[in-house]
Amino acid sequence: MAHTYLLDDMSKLVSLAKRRGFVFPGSEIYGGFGNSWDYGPLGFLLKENIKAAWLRAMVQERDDILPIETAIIMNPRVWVASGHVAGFHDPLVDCKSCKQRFRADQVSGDRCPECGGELTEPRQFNLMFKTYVGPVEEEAAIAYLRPETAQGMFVDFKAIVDTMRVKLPFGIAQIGKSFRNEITPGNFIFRTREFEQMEMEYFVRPGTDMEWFDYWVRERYEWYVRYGIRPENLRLRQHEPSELAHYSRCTTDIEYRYPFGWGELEGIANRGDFDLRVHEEHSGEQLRYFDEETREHVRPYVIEPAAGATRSLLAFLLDAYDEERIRDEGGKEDVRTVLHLHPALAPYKAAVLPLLRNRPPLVELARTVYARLRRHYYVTYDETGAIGRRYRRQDEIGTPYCLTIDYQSLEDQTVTVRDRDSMEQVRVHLEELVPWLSSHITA
RNA sequence: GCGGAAGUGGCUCAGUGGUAGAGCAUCUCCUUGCCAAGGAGAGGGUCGCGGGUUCGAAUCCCGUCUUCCGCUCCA
Repeated sequence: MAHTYLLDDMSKLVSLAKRRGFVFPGSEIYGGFGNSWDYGPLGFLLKENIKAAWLRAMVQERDDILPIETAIIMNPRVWVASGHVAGFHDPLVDCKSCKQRFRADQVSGDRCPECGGELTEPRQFNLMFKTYVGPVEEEAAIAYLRPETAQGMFVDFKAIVDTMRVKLPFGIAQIGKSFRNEITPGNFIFRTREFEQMEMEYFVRPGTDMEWFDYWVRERYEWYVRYGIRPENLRLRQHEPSELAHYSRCTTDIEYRYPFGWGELEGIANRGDFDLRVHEEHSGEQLRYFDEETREHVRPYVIEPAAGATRSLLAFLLDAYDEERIRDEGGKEDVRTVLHLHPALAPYKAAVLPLLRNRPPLVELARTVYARLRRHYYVTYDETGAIGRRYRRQDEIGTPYCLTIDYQSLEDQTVTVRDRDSMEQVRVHLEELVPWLSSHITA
C-alpha cells in the first residue's frame, strides 16, 4: 500500500500519541509542567526498541565499539574542562522596537540590525541545570546535570584503554538522559529540557579523522533508512564555520523534514583532540593510547555521531503516520489510520485475536497462543468487537501482524496472519509462529 | 524571555450571564465466519488554576499556569 499521506502539522500525531498511550503531557493533573512529557506504555516500548536498534547497529553488529553508562551528575570540574561552564551560555539582546532577539556577539553597536531600534543590555542564559550535592545548599557543593552524555566517554577513556584491550580505531557508546535549560523548548517532544541521547565517541589516529567522519555520516544516514525513514524526508547539512560548536572542527547534521520544517535528528562532529586535550590539562592525567607498532603515545582524534533518541522517536512516528482512504463494498469512503512503523520498532510485534469471542474453543486456543508468544515478544491480545475493528485498533498503534484464531485453527493448528501494510493474509502453523515472526521483524 | 493565538469528559469540539452537552473512544451484555462505527445499558467533566464583579460566572474583569505559532539556542 502506497504511503503518501503527509502531516501538515503535528496535532493529529499529538492526539494519537495521547489517545493510544505513546506520549502524555507531564504532570498533567497539576496543570502540566513546562514542556515535560511522559512516555506511556506504547511510547516506552517504542523508545526502548529505538535504543535497542541503535545499540544493535553501533555495538552488537561491530567489534570495535563498547557500551558504557556514566553518571548524570559528574564532578563539576568536568564541565569547566569541557568548556560548558564558560561557553554554554549566550549573552542575548532584545530589540525594544521590533522585539527580535539576537546573540550579543553577532551584533555590533547598540542598534537593531533589522529595524535600527534600541537594544536591551545583554542578558546571560546558562543552559546547564544547577543543583546541590549534599544536604546543605552552599556554594562549594554546586553541581550540574549533564548537558550531554559525551563527557562520560571522555572521562572514562583512560579506564577503557586500561581495562578493555582496545586498539585504535575504537568507540565508546552511551545512551542516556541529558538536561538543558533551553530558552525556548517546544514542538511537542522535538526540543525538551530533559531529553535522551544516543552518543558514540569514535577514537581514531590523527590524520584519518576526515575519512572516518565521512564514514560515520554515511553509516548513520543509512541507519535511519534501514529503520524506515523515507530518504526524501532526510537530508545532510554541513555547518558553516561560524555556527560550529566550540569543540567542533567540522559538523554535518542529519536533518528530518518535520511538519514545522527541516530539523536536526543527529549531528556528526569531528571533535579533533579537543576533549582529550582539555581533560588532560584539567585532570593532570595522560589520556593517550600507546601504539605498539610505532612505539608512540597517541592522543586520538574523535568523531562523534550524537543522536537524539526522543527526537528520532518523533521522526519515526511522523514518518510512519498514514491515513489511507479506503472504499468499502457499498462505495463508501473510509479513512484507515495506520502507523507503518518498522516491525523491529513497533511496540507490539503481533496481536492475538480470536475470530469470535463467544466460541470458547477459539478463545481458549487464542489465549494459549498469546501466552506462548509472550515468552518471546511483546504481543497483545484483543477479543472485543468485530474482527475488522480490532485490525484497525492494531493499525493505529503500528502492530505489524495480527494473528487470528479461527475455526480452521482448531482443525489444523494454523492461524491467519494478517499483514498491517499489505493487508494480505497467510496461514502459519502454530509451531512455526515464533521463527516466522523472528524472520519478519528483524531489520 | 518577547510578540500573537488558545485552554470545556480519554480525543475532537459545541455551548457568551440562569440546572454542564454531542460525536468518537472506554466498560458490561448481546450480535458479529476476516478489514471499524448493529442492539441494550454504564462510567467519566467543580469548564487549566486563583481572585474579583454579580442574586447567579464555562461565559464579564484581573492575575497566573500550560500549550501552539514566530524570534534566539540545541541532540
